[in-house]
Amino acid sequence: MGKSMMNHTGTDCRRQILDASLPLFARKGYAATSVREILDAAGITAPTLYYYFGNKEGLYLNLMQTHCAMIDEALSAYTDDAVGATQRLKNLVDKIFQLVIEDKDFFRLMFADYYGPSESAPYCDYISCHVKFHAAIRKILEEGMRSGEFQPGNAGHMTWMIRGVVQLAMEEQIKEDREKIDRKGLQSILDLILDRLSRPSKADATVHSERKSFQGG
Amino acid sequence: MGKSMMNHTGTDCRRQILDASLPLFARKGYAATSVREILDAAGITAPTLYYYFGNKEGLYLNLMQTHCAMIDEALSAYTDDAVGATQRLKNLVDKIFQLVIEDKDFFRLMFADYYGPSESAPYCDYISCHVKFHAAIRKILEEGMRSGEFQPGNAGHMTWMIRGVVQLAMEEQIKEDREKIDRKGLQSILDLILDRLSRPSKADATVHSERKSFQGG
DNA sequence: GTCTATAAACTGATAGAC
DNA sequence: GTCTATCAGTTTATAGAC
Repeated sequence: MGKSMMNHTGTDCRRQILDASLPLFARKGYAATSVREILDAAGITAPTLYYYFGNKEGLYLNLMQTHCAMIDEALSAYTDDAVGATQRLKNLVDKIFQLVIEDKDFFRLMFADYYGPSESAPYCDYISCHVKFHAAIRKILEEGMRSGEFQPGNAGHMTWMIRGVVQLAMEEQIKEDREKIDRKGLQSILDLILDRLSRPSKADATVHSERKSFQGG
Repeated sequence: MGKSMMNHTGTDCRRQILDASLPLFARKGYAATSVREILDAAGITAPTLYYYFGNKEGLYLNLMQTHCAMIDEALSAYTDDAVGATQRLKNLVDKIFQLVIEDKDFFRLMFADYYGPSESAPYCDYISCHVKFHAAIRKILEEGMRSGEFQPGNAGHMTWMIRGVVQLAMEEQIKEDREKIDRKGLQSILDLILDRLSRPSKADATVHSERKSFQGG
């Protein structure tokens, strides 16, 4: 009694498990999410899960690696033929920010795994994701310097600066409750940075208009 | 047999529990750290822990709130009579960065609680910490603009920019393995930002020297 | 205050039928 | 492939002696 319907679709139990487990993991974390909760949410029984994934750890790794590969691929496939480095950088940041919004649960878990207690979840390698993003930013910055669009300077440090504000925006976006920085907010902040990074003479076509002409102190 | 010595000091079992639990929580997270592990590490038995803290959640909250109050107080007590806004901002960031280094375990847990899965650990309110830091940065930026040391602009956005890079530096510092941004690195990046934020004529006394005189494109 | 001993519930996981 | 039934180990927590 109680359990009235069991799963007999026969085709995509696997998907159901993956789809049901992600939001649970994202809300309670790996350790606090029990196998039974996943089973109930997916509407299947234990042996099915163990048949497909071996154990809880296997499920988690499979889940995270799949999403990680998706992001990885989206970033690799991303090309942009915008004219200026400024615009290309803005487009890239917007792209990754949208990926985050579309896959919040995964990114919350990824950041938790990456920056949180190391032994709270099975080890999963997210380095390729991070490196790809970091390198893409840096590449555009260097191109912009070479072309004279940006002031020359330490591209490595500038990359960390950009990544810092983007990371903070992503983390604030990922939180359930209030959202402190939305897409528009990040764009504004990025405009501010790029405005200060650009050579005055090449003030780009966008409308940020806040730059005051330099006047002696 | 096996357990040869039990605790009979009679005075500071409480401290032992707190001191033993923090690194465990920081390494394995709240959910994956069992009460028994804490007991073994502290060299005491279960009833002692429950006597002082009621339950596991009570221990965690007590631990985190104590450290949170420490940071809170350190930030409130912090004053700086440096002359320029640039220097005051650098000092403030350096101060908080040192607090992080000195209490890595707490900050790793705080960030995990704040940005990670919401139900993976008992709820603890860290907002005062965040707000204090955010407001302190903003205050200095506004003072710098008023005095003409910084270019005028959106102080709110600039605050997020600064906080972004500082947050990223803290998170990278907190990770166990490789450290990507150390104290010197953060200082360099901050110099870069402040250099671009300052009015050209007031180029400050530090040695960053990377600014090129503005030349037409 | 701190211990010994133990309980009740839950955990991840498996054997074996169909 | 998916189920029923069940296990052995671990978990948080407490009763009661000293």
